[in-house]
Amino acid sequence: MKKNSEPTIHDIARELNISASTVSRALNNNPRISLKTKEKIKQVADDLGYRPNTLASNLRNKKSNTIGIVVPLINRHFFSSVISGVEDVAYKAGYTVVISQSNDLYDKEINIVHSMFSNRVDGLIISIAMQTDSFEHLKLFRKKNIPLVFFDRVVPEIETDKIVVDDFAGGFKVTQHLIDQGYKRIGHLAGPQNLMTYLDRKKGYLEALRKNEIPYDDSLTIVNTLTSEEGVPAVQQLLELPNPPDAIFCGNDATALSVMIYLRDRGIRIPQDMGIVGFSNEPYSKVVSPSISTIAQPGFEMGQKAAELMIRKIENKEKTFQTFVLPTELIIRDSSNRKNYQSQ
Amino acid sequence: MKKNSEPTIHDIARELNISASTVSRALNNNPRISLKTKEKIKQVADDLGYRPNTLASNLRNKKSNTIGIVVPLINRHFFSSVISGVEDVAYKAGYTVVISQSNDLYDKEINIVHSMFSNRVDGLIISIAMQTDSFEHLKLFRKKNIPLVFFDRVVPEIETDKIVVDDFAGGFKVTQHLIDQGYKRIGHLAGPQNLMTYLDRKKGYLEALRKNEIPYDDSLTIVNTLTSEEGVPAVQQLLELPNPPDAIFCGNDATALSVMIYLRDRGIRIPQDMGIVGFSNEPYSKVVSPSISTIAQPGFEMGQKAAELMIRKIENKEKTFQTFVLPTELIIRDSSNRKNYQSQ
DNA sequence: CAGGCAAGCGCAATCGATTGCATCTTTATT
DNA sequence: AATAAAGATGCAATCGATTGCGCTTGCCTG
Repeated sequence: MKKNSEPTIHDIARELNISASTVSRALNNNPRISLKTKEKIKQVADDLGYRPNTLASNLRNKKSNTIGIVVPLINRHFFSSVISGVEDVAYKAGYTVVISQSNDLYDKEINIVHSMFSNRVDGLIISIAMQTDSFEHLKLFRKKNIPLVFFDRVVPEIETDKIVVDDFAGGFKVTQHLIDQGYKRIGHLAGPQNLMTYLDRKKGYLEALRKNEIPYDDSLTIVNTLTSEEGVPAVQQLLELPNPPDAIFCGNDATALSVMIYLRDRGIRIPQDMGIVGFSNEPYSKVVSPSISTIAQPGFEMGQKAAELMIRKIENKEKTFQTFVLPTELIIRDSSNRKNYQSQ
Repeated sequence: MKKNSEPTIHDIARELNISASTVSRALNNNPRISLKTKEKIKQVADDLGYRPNTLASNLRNKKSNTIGIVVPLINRHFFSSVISGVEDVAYKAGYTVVISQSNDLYDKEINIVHSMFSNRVDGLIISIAMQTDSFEHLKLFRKKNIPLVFFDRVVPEIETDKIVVDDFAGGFKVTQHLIDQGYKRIGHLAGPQNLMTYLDRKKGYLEALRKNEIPYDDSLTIVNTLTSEEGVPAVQQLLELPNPPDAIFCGNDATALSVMIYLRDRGIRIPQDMGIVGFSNEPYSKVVSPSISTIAQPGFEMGQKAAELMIRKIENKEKTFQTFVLPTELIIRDSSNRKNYQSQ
């Protein structure tokens, strides 16, 4: 046996004076090989500490048994939950998951996607970067007919499987809730409007206003990238308005939190003076004080669903494209619960 | 050209009436090929939409350019931060990261590790499962001389690279802090003692007691797996003691939080009646109220460091094994800040 | 006892990229 | 002009597993 080299089926074959084909078949439980031979082969394989070389097998089979997943940032609760869900399902089905983060950068996303292609992933699950506004790198997958599943941040113009939450309904519910609580002037900190998620949240917000016959005031909507840092100048801008809002629908929980902290420091009481709602139900939103009303997005389940869809596509059990809209849940907590507060 | 099949170097070669070797060399910028030919080849490669098949290349080169990472649970801030750090460094160095979660299960960990081996990862970065108490599957990597880096939850008996935080110092600092705050009877909710991290935290706790000449009372230490669910019965048990503690060093923030919530519901004031400290500096620990005093663990940096070490090993720039002990930082917040509270 | 047939297994090509060695062109040198 | 010395490219084996096709062997049947 060669030094420093893993045993292969040929080593096993040599040991038993049989052919590598037979070894391969035996290890794959092919019925053409007799039970007796199979047992001998498996014995020798064990003795040698043989482990199949997946690379070789993948090359020959033109299948990598690998699913790629690209998220803006791994280290974000929602995304890591999705990844966890994908991994959960993929693992059970015998797939390996390779991950990458785009850091919300368009160029990095392109590199990653190409690299995933070169690695011949069997399919790609992706939530696009904030920056991304051109989609040739993704159309590549469609052209080559490699399964592509979008989640959360999807691309409308590409026809493929999609898993989203009902952002429109979420935006609507959360706004309606503020209205029900008696807030009159509701501001909105929105995310980049090239992303459907943020666009739909805003649409839901607008629809709720319309339905309640509240005129829309454009100065009450501020668009930024919804980082904690950007929350402060945004809320400052709102407070400086001649007619400032008495409630703010924040596009995500990070912004909601930074806004809350700023308001608290300014002596503005929440929810009495100002109602705040977030979006995404980050773990901390439940435990900060006041706790943040928000919209729950089932990340883990989205991941599971995405992986299930993906695997059905890879294994050719499903041809048509589907869009799953997972329901959102309004979670009413203290930051917007003015009525409850007043009655206590 | 065959249908439904990716272009290969052979397709490019045929197009130009040259050999595949030349194409391969040209695309790898081998100086043996003339500039003129290289340009023609790159042109055709572009035209055909050629993307190298990494699988084939990896097989031939016996190198997968892939780093495996195994964590107990992806969906946990500390671990996802580490992954993010690993990905960050790995990506820049041209490596792909494949991830898996053990769910803290021994059997799943074994499967994953074997599967990573079969996938011929160039190296494995792992934080072992809570359940894991036998290490043959990991020794396999050492035997085959495949770089192995432990982080956080390491295995002392395996000689390899390790990245840990100074859990002992962390446990010490946090306990000393409680003592400085005037707490007299300090309890400890400890994690599984087969894991060095939790063992060291407890050792630090013991050392702080000893140094301050506080006798150790074994009934004040409870060992469990530190989930939020287990926090409640544990603290109940402590409260039922004839001489209950006036402060609790919780082995992680999740337990600290659930303990705090339970105490609050029981009308026990924090930090006046009971001091609480956690461990890990989960994002929420800063924003809950009272905010939780804790020990910061630099997850992202650990991931970066682990990946750097790993890549140096893979690329053979480093032979000796190193253990990096990253410093921990005591973050004093409200949950234990009795003095500050009293003076206000 | 020849022909048929199934069971059990091996040959050799294949997947796509890489590389040591060989071969063929130029170009330079004396 | 002859020949050495670069310079440019090709041949064929290799990485390890898989698989279509074909070859043996043994047993059964008429």
